[in-house]
Amino acid sequence: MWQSLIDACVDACQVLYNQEIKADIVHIQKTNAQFRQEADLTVMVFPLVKFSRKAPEQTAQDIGNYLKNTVDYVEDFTVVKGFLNLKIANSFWISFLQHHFSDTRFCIQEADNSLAPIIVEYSSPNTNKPLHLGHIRNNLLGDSISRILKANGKNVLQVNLVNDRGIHICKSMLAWQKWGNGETPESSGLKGDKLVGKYYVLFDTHYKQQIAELIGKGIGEEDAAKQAPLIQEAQTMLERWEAGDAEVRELWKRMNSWVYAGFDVSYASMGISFDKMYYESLTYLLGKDLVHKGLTDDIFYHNDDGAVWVDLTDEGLGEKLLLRANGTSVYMTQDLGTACTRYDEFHPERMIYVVGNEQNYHFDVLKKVLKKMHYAWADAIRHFSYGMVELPEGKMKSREGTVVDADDLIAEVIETARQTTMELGKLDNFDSEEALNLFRILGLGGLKYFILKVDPLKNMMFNPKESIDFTGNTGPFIQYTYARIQSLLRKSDTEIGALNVSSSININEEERELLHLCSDFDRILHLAAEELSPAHIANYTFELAKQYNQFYQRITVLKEENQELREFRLALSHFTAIIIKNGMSLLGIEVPQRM
RNA sequence: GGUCCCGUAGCUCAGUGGAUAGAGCAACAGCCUUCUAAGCUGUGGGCCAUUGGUUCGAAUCCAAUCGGGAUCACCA
Repeated sequence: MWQSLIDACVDACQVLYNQEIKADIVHIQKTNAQFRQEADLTVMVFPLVKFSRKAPEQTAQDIGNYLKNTVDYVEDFTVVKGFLNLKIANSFWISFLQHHFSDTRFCIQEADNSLAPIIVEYSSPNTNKPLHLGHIRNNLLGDSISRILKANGKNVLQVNLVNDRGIHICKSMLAWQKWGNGETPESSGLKGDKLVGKYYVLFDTHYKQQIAELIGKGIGEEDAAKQAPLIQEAQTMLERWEAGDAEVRELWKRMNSWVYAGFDVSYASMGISFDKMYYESLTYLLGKDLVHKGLTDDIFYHNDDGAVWVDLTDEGLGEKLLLRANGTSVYMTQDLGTACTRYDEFHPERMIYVVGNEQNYHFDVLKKVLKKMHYAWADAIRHFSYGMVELPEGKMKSREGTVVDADDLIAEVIETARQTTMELGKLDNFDSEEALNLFRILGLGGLKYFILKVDPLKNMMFNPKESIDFTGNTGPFIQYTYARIQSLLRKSDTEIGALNVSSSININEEERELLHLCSDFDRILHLAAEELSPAHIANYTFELAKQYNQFYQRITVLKEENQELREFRLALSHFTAIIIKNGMSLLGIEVPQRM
């Protein structure tokens, strides 16, 4: 509708003023609330004044008349200053509802898997500690943008690059060797990732003690950190790992397998999954050849000690190490390698990396280096840079125990959902399995919505108390609206397919507003994909639910005696429910039939 | 110090070139013998960090300043 109106305005300028104008100077927006009773859409005439060579009011009158006479769904118009307010005909809204109300996939496209894929990498956990709140934001964003892109017809490949090797992993391994007494998840009843995380913390505790002792002996802080026996042992262990030492590799495999079992549980509880897993232990050597090639092509250079560097001072990024003097890889080496490998394997349209904004510099460098190496596809790399999650007490620090554990948080929101539901006495006729499922749906819905409704780019404040609030702008509010509609439909005792939407209905303000919002879903879905922002979907879905509740509160559906009106309102309710369900699904949130 | 991001109601956040800047929470006042009150209605609450510029029009674009954060590792 918007596009055809824009075209009509372009035509109007041609016919009325004999002026050729570009479509993008025609600006149309939803009419402001204060004029809402008389209009639906507003055309901004200021940009057109220089073509009409008339006053804004006169221009608006001209174009208004033209639109009213030539566009069948423009019923009437009013002019307020330079704003041309258009009233959309009843028949348009009714026809819109007639065409779509039973379409359970309204605006949702099927993913076209013949297209070049969009690779979305997210999660990327370390295998030395459990997932925390920061990972939750990462996972939810990665999962949701994947869903949004698919709903826009894209072929999406969801991948996870697990950071399963390195000094941090050796720290847990070493601590377990020293103080673990053979403890296993089975023997201790601890979840695998929690068990390994415990030893990571234990390492750090002992390590700090050693540093303190060394400093007490008059050694400088920096030297103490390097000389502490524990860190040196860990370094040795890493070298043995890289050399393929059987004993170290065996321990590494064993402890990682515990972590993976733990992660599987966490991912499953969040409803997160991947099409393909990458492991750093298998990819960290990639990229060395690339660096050597860049060296022979004179794009990179050797330092005095033999390390390889790239000079990006022209790009304002300084100099960056690509390969250590001893020939081992650094983070950048590996990322160059995996990017290249992925490109060769999939020839993707885009490679999206869901990684926190603390790595902006890294990804700037990655792209610049690939460009320097003349890989045209460097532009296909998008760093989806999201903001940090902060707590009311300040930043999360794993070593200070101020992290919010992912499993604990999920358990907590589900428990809160249980308590709230019980207090409200909402569990009539629920069997225990159905009740547990409801608590899960509500708790997770609250958590996911709370995180996804915020613009990904921005840092967000995570207040545990607010995240489990179930009123207002929350997931459960939207879920409640859905359940309410389902209840209405159940009680109506009519088949959706049998509903007949009459063309002769006179729709009221609430219905018009609701239909207008429904028609906007298409635009929001495209916008969310373009900007990779689940927040647009979240905010839209909330608006829609809120509008439905107004409608519900003011207008009777089942008790409406006029059958045409009753069927119209049922169809509208059903249609709204479809969009709510699909919108929530794009956020990875389920909706309950009852609550 | 260089680079990048952010600054909107007491709090958490929308709005990114259009009309008198919105929502939720919190506070206060109403609405359930009536389709689910996890809801709805109303009241109060703002120098859109500051200053200048561009524009018919700026919270939105540009510049500077002030606050907050990130980053600038032979860590990943």
